[in-house]
Formats: sequence, structure tokens, C-alpha cells
Amino acid sequence: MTNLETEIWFPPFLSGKGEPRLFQGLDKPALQDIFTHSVVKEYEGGKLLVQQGDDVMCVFVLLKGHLRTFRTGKDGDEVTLRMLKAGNSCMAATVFMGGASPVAVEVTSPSQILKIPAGFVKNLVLKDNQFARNMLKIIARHYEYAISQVDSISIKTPFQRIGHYLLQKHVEQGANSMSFELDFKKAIIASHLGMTPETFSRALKKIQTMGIIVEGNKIRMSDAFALCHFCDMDIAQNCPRAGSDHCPDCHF
Amino acid sequence: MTNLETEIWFPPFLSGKGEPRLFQGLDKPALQDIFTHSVVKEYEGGKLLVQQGDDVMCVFVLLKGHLRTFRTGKDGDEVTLRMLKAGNSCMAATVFMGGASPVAVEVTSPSQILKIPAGFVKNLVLKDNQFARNMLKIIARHYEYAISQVDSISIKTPFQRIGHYLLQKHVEQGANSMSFELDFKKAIIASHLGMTPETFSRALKKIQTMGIIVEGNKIRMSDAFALCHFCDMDIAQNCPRAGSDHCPDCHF
DNA sequence: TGAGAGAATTGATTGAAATCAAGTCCTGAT
DNA sequence: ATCAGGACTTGATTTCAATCAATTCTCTCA
Repeated sequence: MTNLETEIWFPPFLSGKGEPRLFQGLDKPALQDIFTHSVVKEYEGGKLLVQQGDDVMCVFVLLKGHLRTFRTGKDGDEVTLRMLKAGNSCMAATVFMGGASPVAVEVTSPSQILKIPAGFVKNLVLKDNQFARNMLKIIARHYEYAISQVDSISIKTPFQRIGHYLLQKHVEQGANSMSFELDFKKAIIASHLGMTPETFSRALKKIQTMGIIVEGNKIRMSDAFALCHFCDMDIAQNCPRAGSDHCPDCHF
Repeated sequence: MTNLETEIWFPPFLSGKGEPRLFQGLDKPALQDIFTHSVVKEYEGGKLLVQQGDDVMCVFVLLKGHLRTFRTGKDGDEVTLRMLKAGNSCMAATVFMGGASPVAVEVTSPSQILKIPAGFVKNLVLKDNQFARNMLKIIARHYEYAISQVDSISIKTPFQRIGHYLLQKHVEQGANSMSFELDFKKAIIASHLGMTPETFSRALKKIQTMGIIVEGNKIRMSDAFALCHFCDMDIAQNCPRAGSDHCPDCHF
């Protein structure tokens, strides 16, 4: 546990730009309290942590590795809803609302996970104002993300969806380096974007005519504005170059 | 204002089953405080209350009428995200998070709307614990709803989406009466379900072979289980008949 | 009562992505 | 170094919903 604490006291668990953090702004005693009531577990890739309909007994905070949340249809088709990296949490909304989980959670690479008991979380929301505000921010953020997913899937072409997704990843990483990596299997990203792996593959090929070089999981951009065509309001809000003269599409 | 108060003291503004209410469980002084800081406005159908990207200055509580929230793509295509009836509120998440609205809001039938200033709401979240909890519930609920919309659009056929939607409406209304009405234009519902009006129309025709009678906006079910085929976990949680022997598909 | 506009339906056609089916590449294990 | 299995790509074909186009229905208002 002491080992754990030293890991947790520092970013990205207390702050991060990807999404708001559950532990953001909490004081030491509050964090202590959380840790003494929680456990850390290791899981290997492929493990199904939660199934659709499960009664969820804890909130997960991902310390290392990767998770995804997804839903399965009657015929076996899947949509991936979220793809989580270290520092992200999940099941907060479900635990707070109570009832069956609307999603399944799968470990997609060997992971280390902090598990906070549901009862403790529900209680903490009532006691700790900062924690409650963190919950609100996290859930509101997920909500906005879900809206953007609905938007993508229903009014964008597969090609546009991929461009938008790549641009988002690019901006997330600070928009400085001209390259980044896809940290999930392509089939998972495809299912997140509402298309088949085949369609995903073909669209990735086509996008190379726009100054994007794709080599396995590595994406390199010929110039910083190569993906600007796929920009929208949501992204522009986080883009350091938004509104700059060189940005061809920033009319927000 | 006095007139308003008498309307507001009672359901569906203090409680309701459709979605959690902003005013649920608040004591009289708190409500008074909200009302004296808010205004009521009338709008006629067609009015655009908020545009995508607007800086939102207040939370809306719908007293009478109908609203919808939606997003527009570059080519003009639209997705409807939510369809609100009296008692529902919107822009809560946006106001709380700050920044540009990710959605547009349109009045779809003559409406009366309570407008609570953004600053007041943000402040109240910090001061009033019950209000903060209401916000959490509302946003968490919208999140779950958005997830279900992603699910529908990406892993259901248009036919299944309509069946699912009708069943949901049926269960929402207590599942007692064998008929209900579509309270939004079909084109709007179609855009909510991620399909064109033509496809919507054809699917509504096809569904009549399953014991569902469609006459204009009226939907009549030949028996209470006619739509059970379209049930899923989300719906079953609210269905009074879930698990009953007669329910053919309740294996949750 | 009738005219006109918008909503909804119906039909014919097209087209884009899913599906089906090989094949290639890569990685990790023996 | 070779092999086996999975991930990914590529190609051929099919299919289902979008689109285009033409009515029909319905409601409002003169």
C-alpha cells in the first residue's frame, strides 16, 4: 500500500488534461481515507471486469494499462464507448445512480487497477464537496463525449470520423509533436467509430493522400494543419492553434 | 410570478419518472430563492434558443411545451439528442462545465420556460447539497441515455430502433394503457433514431405486422407484450412486467 | 368550403459500407 | 530459424438505407 501511495500522490492521478480526475484537489487526509478503503489489483489482457447488467460494487481507477467499456447487441455486434488510459476512472456514474451497469468493461492490456467500494464512494459524495464536484465534472465530461460520439456516428462519413478521431488524438497530446500512436487495437477503434475493421483500414489508406502517414500504429502528419479539415467546435476549444491565421478551417 | 409559483410547487416540477428533477427535494426557501432570481418566458414554435457554440447564460426548465436539443453537421444533416417535455431541464451540464454549448436547442411547440441564470446555478451547486445531488443525477441520467442512443444507432437496425423506441415510450407511461401518442414530429423522432423520415415511415409500416397499430400519431398495441421483442436491459429495469411468466423475452 | 403549405407516405434507383473471402504481415513461442 | 495464430489488409459481391421524385394526407387560414 505504501508503494501504491507514492505512485498515486503524483500525476496523472491528481490532474490531467485527458479528462477530469477523481482525486483532483483532494487533501491528503481525504486521499489517505480513500486508499485505506480501497484495494489494488492486477489483471491481464482479455479479462472481463464487468458485464452488461452487473451490479457494480466499485469504482475503478486505472493506474496502469488500458481498459475499454462497450455494449454488445443481441447478434453479438459491439460498440466501444470509452477507451481508458492510466489516470482515467470508470463506473462512477453507474455506482452513483445505482442499478445494473449499462456497459461491459474489458481489460485490453495488462493493467493495475484501484478499486474503491461503491458504498464508500456514495458516502464520500455526500461528505466531501470537492469529491462531489469532481464526480460532476467527470460525468458531465463523459456526457459531452457521448454526445460527440452520437454526432460522429450519425452525421459523419467513416472517412470524416477517422479524420476527426485522429485530430482529437493529436490535439490531446498537446499538438506539438507531429506524430503519435494509436494505443488500442484498430478493431477496437473501429468499433468505437461505428464501422467495421475493413472500412477502418480502407479509410486509413485513403487519408494518406492528405498528408497523413500511417505506419502500423504510428501516425505522422506532414504538417500541423494536415488534419484541420476535420476540426469542429469541440476540438477547436482545446486546440492551441485555433483561430491562428494559418489554420484553414477555424471559423468558430 | 405568484402565478408561476403555484404552478411550480407541484409535480411534475418537483418529481417525475421521466428523468430526475432539478427541484426535487428542495425546501421552500431554496425554491423561493431560485424563483426570485429567475425569469419565465414564452416562446413560439420554431424559435432557436441556443445555437451550437453559444456561451450559455442560463439553465432552462420547461414549464409547458416541447423542446429538442440537436447537433448539425457541416452538410446540414441533423441528429436530435433529446426531446424534452414539461418538467425536463436542459443546459445543466453545459452551464456547470462552462464553455460553448455542444448542442443547439429549438422550441418545437409553443412553450413556457423558466430561465435560471448560469452564475446562480453554479453558485447553488456549491452551497446546496441537495441541488448538487440533483444535478449529478440529471447529468448521469443524460449520460446513460446518450449511451443507449449510441448503442441504438450503431448496433441496431432501423426496424429494431423504432421498436425499442416505442417500447420505451410505452413503459415510460406506466405500461398500463395499451396506447400512447408520439409527441414529436416524425421527422424529429427519425433524426433522433439516426435515420431518414422515409426509412422511419417504412419501418412504422412494417411494425404493424407485429400487432402494433399506427394511426397518425397514435400507437395502439394489440397486447401488452407486442413490443417485448425489442426489450433490453435498460428498459427491463423500468418495466413492471419484467420477469413475468408471460413476458416472452425477459431473460435478464 | 376550398386553397395552399407542410408533413407524411410510397415508389424507383443509387450508392456506400457491410459482408464474405483470401491473402499478407507481424509477433511471440518453441 | 521456423512455425502458428492473430491482426490487419485487400478484393469481390451483396445488401440495405439514402436519395431522388412523385403523390397523398392533414391542418390551418382565408
